[in-house]
Amino acid sequence: MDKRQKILNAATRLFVERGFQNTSTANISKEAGVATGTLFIYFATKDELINTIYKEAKQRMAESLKEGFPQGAATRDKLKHLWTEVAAWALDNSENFRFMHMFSASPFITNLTREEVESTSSFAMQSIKDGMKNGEIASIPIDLFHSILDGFLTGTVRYIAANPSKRKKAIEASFDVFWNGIKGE
Amino acid sequence: MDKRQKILNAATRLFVERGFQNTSTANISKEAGVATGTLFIYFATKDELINTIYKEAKQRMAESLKEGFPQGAATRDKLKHLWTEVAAWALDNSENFRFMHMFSASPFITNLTREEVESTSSFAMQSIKDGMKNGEIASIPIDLFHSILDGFLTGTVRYIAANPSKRKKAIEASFDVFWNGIKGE
Amino acid sequence: MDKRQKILNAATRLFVERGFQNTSTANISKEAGVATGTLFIYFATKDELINTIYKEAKQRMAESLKEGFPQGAATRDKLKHLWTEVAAWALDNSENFRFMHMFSASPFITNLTREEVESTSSFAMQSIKDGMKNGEIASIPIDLFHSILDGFLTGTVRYIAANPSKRKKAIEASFDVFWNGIKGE
Amino acid sequence: MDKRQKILNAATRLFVERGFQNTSTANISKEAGVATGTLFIYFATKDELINTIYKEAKQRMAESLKEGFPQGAATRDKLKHLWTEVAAWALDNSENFRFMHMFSASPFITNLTREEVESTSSFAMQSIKDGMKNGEIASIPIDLFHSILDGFLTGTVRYIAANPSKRKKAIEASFDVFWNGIKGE
DNA sequence: CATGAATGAGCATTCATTCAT
DNA sequence: CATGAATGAATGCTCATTCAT
Repeated sequence: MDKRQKILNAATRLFVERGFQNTSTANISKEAGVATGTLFIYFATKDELINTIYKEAKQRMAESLKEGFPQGAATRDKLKHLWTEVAAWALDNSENFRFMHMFSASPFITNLTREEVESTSSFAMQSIKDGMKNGEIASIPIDLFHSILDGFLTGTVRYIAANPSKRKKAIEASFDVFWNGIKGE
Repeated sequence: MDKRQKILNAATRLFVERGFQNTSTANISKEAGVATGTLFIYFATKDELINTIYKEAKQRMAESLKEGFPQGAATRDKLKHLWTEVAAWALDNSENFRFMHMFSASPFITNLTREEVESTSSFAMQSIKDGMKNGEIASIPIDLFHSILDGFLTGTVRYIAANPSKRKKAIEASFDVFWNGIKGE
Repeated sequence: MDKRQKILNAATRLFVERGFQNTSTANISKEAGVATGTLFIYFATKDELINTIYKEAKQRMAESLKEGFPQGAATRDKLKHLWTEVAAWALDNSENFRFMHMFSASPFITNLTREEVESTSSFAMQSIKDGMKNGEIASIPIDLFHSILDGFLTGTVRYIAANPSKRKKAIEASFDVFWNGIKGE
Repeated sequence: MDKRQKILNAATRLFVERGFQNTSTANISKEAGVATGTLFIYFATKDELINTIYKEAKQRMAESLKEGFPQGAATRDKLKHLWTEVAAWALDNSENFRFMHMFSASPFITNLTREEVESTSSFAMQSIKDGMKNGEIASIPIDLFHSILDGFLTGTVRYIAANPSKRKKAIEASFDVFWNGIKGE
């Protein structure tokens, strides 16, 4: 693996384990097996490193959502697909997911990052808008919908992380709650 | 106001504004209008200060939830009460609420804190268990319920914070989604 | 006991146990059972406290040497008396003795202190000078004699502190070595 | 000269001049002409720095004692050699010697240090034991002997430091006192 | 005299970042 | 590109000392 990737991986691991402030760039370099100076060849600052991890994780997640997305299907099926995929991705990439959570709550997130990222999930948002238009789901402000969805998924994944054996059931159960709430009359 | 409280307020303000790591104890003391050493009379370490802010905020919120809680009412009304109160509290104490969010996602939270805090919302959890028993709401693992509720509320409040004018509407709308999802057959 | 004395005692105990730099005035006040400010009523600064402990200890030691000093006796008997008394005092006041040792090696000792103290043991020095004059002991520079004596006693006491059961024997043995070395032809 | 050595030298100088507690690591770095952080590359803590100075000084002294040590000679000659060498070393390295004195009386000395160091002077101790066995010197507890010797030398060196012009004479005089005391019947 | 909360200069140590090799 | 010794500003925390009560 190239050094850039080694640094990214080591940094993610350590940030999640010890938090941003308790992980020094020296820690990361050591964990990655490179010299302290090398980190700064690939990332101008520690902040840039952190933002990069976030952006790339979000991107990889978005890509995995797109795969097999049932474009023509009913809104319920589309949402179910997204639901399942997000949960799967979060559980299979728990370090990355936890990192994203930490990051969202931190003041690191720059406006630039926010914008770059939001576009990646636009295709999902489009499905929702379509569903609202044709009455398949209830009409509520799209931003509120987004926030609720985000909170919902985070809650579900956090639950599964603590109770891994109930993965399948929990995904179904929470989707049902979600769908019952969201669906049109 | 006493110095302890001044420090607590200044710290909350700065942490929310700049994050934990970008707020030095010297910054806090200055903002609070006390000497650098004074902070350490009331809080042994920076960590203890952070944990204290969290505990006290959570406590105040729990207290405001209890006021006017409709003990004998239907589960829906109880939940509606909680929903409205949490949202109100979060919006009227947005700094505290944002702090709690930051804190939950950080590695600062110690086990002690976690335990001390969890007991404060037990009365709400009891209502939910009761509702499940008598069929008013669907039966899903209580922990999952908790996680979903948490995510839901966070999402709602975050939305309202960004769109203050839609406060009333958003609270109603998100509760409807929640209730439709959660209610028994 | 009055507060001044309580502070002096507590300070001696803590200094010996933890060193000067690891003993704060707050530690001392607490150990003495007085308020932090009280210490500064009796001693203007920490340094003054330290110097006072030294002076008073040295004085008490000198007084105990004077008691029963055989003024008219042969130099050997005078020295033996001093020898025995110093050892006894050091062992019965080991905290004070250890303090004096620490103090001598530190940069705390001010010229003032040094002078005030040196006069206290002048009567012993006089005996030695007399002994040299009349040939009872060998003629070597008085300051060198003083230094040797000091080192000698310190060594003896340190040995006895580590081997308390051999107290009597050690005092005899070391005096013999000393006297054999020192005596005139 | 390498930076480690520069730091060691500067620290020794300042510690002797101003004491441990009145010498900050910043003082040392400045005196050594390096950045404040550099000190901590070579020494993890201030304590470690202090212990290192002691160990290395003691080692260098032991080495200089070994040079030209008259293995086969009479005990008196061996002791005279040690005596002369210690005095010479102490006077030529007065800063180091004074440091060792300060250090011995401080609570800095860790057990580790003590052990590591004691082995360095074992060859001298062996000579003494041998001398006692064959009656060349009086039979007294070896530890007491050690303590006396230590105190004796310290006293002598301190005297010479204060009276440099009398160096030769003082060494002879104090050794005579010592030898007359110590020698067998 | 006695108290102890408050002060703020000072300290040991850390760490993001640089740069000569 | 890669290294890692070196940098020095910044930080959390301590503590001798003061002073209003």
